[in-house]
Amino acid sequence: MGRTEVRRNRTDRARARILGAAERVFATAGYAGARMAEIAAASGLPKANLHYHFKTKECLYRAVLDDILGMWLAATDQILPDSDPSAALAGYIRRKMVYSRTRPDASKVFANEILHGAPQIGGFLGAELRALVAAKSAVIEGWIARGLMAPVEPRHLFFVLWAMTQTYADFEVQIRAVLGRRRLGAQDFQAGAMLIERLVLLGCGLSPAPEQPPGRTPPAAPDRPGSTTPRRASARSRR
Amino acid sequence: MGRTEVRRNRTDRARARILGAAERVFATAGYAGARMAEIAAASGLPKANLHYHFKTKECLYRAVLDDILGMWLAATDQILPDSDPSAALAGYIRRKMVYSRTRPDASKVFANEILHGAPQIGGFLGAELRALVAAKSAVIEGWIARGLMAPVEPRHLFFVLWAMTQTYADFEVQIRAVLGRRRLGAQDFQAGAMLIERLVLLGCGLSPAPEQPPGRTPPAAPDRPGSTTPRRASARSRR
DNA sequence: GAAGAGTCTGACCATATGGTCAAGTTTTGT
DNA sequence: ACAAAACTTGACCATATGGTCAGACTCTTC
Repeated sequence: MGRTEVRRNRTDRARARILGAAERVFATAGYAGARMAEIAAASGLPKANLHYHFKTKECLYRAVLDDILGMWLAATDQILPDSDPSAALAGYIRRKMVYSRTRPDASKVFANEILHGAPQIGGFLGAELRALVAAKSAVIEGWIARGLMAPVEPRHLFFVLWAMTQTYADFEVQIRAVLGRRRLGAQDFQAGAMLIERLVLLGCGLSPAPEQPPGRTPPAAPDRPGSTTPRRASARSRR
Repeated sequence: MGRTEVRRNRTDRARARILGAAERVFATAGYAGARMAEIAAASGLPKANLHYHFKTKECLYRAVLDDILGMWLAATDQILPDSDPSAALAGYIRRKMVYSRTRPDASKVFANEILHGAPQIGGFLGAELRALVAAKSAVIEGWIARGLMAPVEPRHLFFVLWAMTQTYADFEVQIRAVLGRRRLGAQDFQAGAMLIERLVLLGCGLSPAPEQPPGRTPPAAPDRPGSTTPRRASARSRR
């Protein structure tokens, strides 16, 4: 081991620290709104240090994005020709919901990037993502051809799946406001996931999903409306 | 007529020009990324003029947002206790899709605002929107109680409806990239709308939608573009 | 233990950007 | 017709922000 190992660890630790802070700041402020000074503060390092590890703000931003894209692609793993459509789709939905719950900042950074025309990852969208969707769409068309599910346009199915699951991360503030929650809880994601599963499976002519991890949740108990404190709702302005 | 009329027209024309340009710029750059100089250029007016009509960048931004919120609220008009659930939901979806196609910039500005924590319209979300959703949710719960549709959590139904329809405006770049289109066409929105209708109606235990305007269109081609002019909701702010 | 590469940091710039202002031009009121 | 109000505009600031740099500190190697 020795030198390289240790040195890489030191550098890597710093870089990870920075990337984490950057993801948080980019998520809440967007690329243009994020300040290097704020990222520096959030990571507990002096600003000049950021510029040592990442030449420019744009480089740092790209690094954050690259960290995110992998997960994006991985989520479709279970969509394979021999999978059971019902289980595969339900699994995909659950995975996406877990992702929205555990990595909301990543989702937001991604959303922000696309919302503003994907200036950085336009290439990724047109190449890797497009290819992935083409492949997975072929799988779904195979299922349809074999009569395993109703005919739906697979690509649009992905669009609305992404939209529904990611909205729980990206538009979290709106959902919180409407539900009157201080924070979204497991129950909220649970309720969302159940509805999405229902819409997708029934919409695809499938039966309501074979529970795959040994029966964890009772099929009822969505969530009670405005049970929690009536939220104060004045517009804070900051910007 | 005379004085007031003419004066208001001059000012209003300038303000409308500015608001239009601002919506475009805010949509593609976000609040922080938008430059007053760019908005000025896009509206064909000198920068100082913007500051005459809207004191600050934030005021201008709020004015753009206010212009948008009205439409948001109006879209649920047809969801009434005595409506046919199937027609009402299908109509809502179509209206939202038309909105995504005809006013994508408005949708993007709204999305951006929420994505970044709704610093300006947090109040709107917690008050007007929350109340509206509560009311419309009650309507849906009424339908459910009367056995007109399957039991689904109405609030989450709205969340995913918004997500699915607005994704065609907000994430347009991604959809274009995956579909390999230079621009999204009527066909694409058509395909999306059909899928969303299918998922929602079947998911709610409803039959695939009674066409509502008297047999105007063969079962394909439901959408008509800007049916009524999307009215400018007033509420100019200046401050 | 000294050389040297790698890592860290405070102090310092250049510039871009939101905002101002005073002097013009048009429109309105009488 | 003429003054006052409403509107327009080029030139001008103050400041915030991304980025730089020279020197300090730390670790590895011989």
